[in-house]
Amino acid sequence: MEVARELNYRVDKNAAGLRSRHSNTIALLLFEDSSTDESQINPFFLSMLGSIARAAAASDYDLLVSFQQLSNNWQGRYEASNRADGIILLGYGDYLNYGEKLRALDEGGAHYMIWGPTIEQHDGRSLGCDNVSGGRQSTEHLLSLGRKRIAFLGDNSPGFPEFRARYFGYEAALKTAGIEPDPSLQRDAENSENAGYIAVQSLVLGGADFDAIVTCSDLIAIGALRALQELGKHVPEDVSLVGFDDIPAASYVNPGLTTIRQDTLRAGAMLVDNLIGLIHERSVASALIEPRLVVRRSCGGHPR
Amino acid sequence: MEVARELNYRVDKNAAGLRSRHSNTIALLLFEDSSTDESQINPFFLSMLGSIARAAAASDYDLLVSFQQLSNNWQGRYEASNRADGIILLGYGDYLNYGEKLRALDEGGAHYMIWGPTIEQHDGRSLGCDNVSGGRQSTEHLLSLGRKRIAFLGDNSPGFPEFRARYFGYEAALKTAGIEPDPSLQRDAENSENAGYIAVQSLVLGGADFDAIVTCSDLIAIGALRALQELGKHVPEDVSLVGFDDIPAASYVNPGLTTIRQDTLRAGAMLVDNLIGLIHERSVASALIEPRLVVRRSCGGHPR
DNA sequence: CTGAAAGCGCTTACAG
DNA sequence: CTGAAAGCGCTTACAG
Repeated sequence: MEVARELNYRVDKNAAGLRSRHSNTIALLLFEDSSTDESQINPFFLSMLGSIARAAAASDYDLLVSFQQLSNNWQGRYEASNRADGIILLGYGDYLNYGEKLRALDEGGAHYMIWGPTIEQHDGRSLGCDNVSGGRQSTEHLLSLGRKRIAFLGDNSPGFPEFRARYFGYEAALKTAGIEPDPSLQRDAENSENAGYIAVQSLVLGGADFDAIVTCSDLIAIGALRALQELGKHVPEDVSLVGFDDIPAASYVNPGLTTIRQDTLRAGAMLVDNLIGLIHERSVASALIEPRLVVRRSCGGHPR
Repeated sequence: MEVARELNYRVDKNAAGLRSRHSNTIALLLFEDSSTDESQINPFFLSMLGSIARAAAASDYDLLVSFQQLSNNWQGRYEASNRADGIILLGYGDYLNYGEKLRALDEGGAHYMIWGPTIEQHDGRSLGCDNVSGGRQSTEHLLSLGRKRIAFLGDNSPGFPEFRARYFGYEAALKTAGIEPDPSLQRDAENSENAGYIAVQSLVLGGADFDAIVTCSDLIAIGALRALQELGKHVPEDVSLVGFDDIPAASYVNPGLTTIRQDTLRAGAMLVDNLIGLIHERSVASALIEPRLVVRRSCGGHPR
């Protein structure tokens, strides 16, 4: 050992991996919407990246990071070639497209964890925040402030199960309050400022009557805020606004954005822990992480 | 080839790496200031991470990402163990501490690129933005708006060569305008909102007379902005403010932050290209990337 | 140009 | 419990 230290000996990773059949490496695949421009990575996933990197390091795993298009052919690239022992999939995007890819991973016997939607057939291999609860919390907050005509921005189609679950929470909160959801107050929006901006324009220019907006992400909310302000609507006086995620930008905009905070630190740690469990063939359960309301100034009523 | 395709054959990375003595992998080490809290990663480096990931993928290299403390023992972990063919080092932090680490890398024959300061002894292995030019540009912008008493926030000691270079640019611009830099208008600040906040408090509470501030980063500027506003100073009416980096938050704060934009897309691509050059024993030159002024509302004079 | 052999540096399974 | 041997799956250098 002393001599080894003197000679600065290091175990050759390739040789060790070849013999022992594992690499002690996790591959993190980030899927970007093809719509977003190159330089802009979703800040929420960036925050997840940080906590995943920390969690992997804590478990002595190396982390391979790669940005992908969902359409790319990435299924075999990592585990089949023994580059990584397991894969973490991060990204919105149409989950219907995932089906085929996940089947390919399954067939290859790959170990993987998906962040986001709870997928029935992939029990234990998905982890997400409780989106229904998040949608309910933001809606209840607006209701508690006396708002009644609450719009919803986010694509609630089956291809976007996370946004859809948030919509279900919104719907449930309204119904509990005796309010029937009004479809004319819903607008599809993907996760971008621009989508939020356009959705609000469509709402206002379409003559919709609303006093609050629940959004599916802070990015959408920030775009919505900009549109509202340009159209002469005051936030929160005329319209209350709630985001989702609590990305750093949420606290920088004016007024500060009330939002639903996702615990990325916990999420990253659980993704890594569960994946390592799967790698070691332990049985692992899917789980939901509870998000929580963070009150700033965009809804009024509460001081910062 | 057909059979291989049918059987979904993949080359085993470990075996290939063992035999051919290279891994086609780059390790990206991000150094965090011990001072910043866990969850908050410098947004500028996060943006670099994105462009490095893209550039590595474009050159068919895998990217290993790791967050480190500068004090950790990371020198041998990557290249000596054949995990990676080369290393990219990203981070502020006291570069005086780097010396020893870099020597260890050199002794091990490692290939590496450092982002940031130009280090004489490591020609070709460092790449940075032209910080002197950046500091000069922001100061000249303020001078052109009629500002005369321009404060400077950022640690300008030798341990922080990037901030120091920005200070030199500030100094040069002032002298060219016939103004002698006033040391009582300079405050050390590390790269954080909190440091900017405290520095402005110290300036104002110390009775300093200033009508503009040049900062070494957007994070510092955002903290400074908050302090100014809390102390009843209007930006830009009473005090003009310039940031550095152009992180996403710069456009979210109110007023939008005029800043010096670093071209992270180009920087990431050049870091990767130069590193691959070093790996292939090609000779590579150090370079400076020219930053450019982005005008928003925090200096006044110019409309958004 | 083609094809078989050597060997990269480990870890594990096995013989003593 | 200890120590020597086998072999992981490639790529390269070499023989034909």
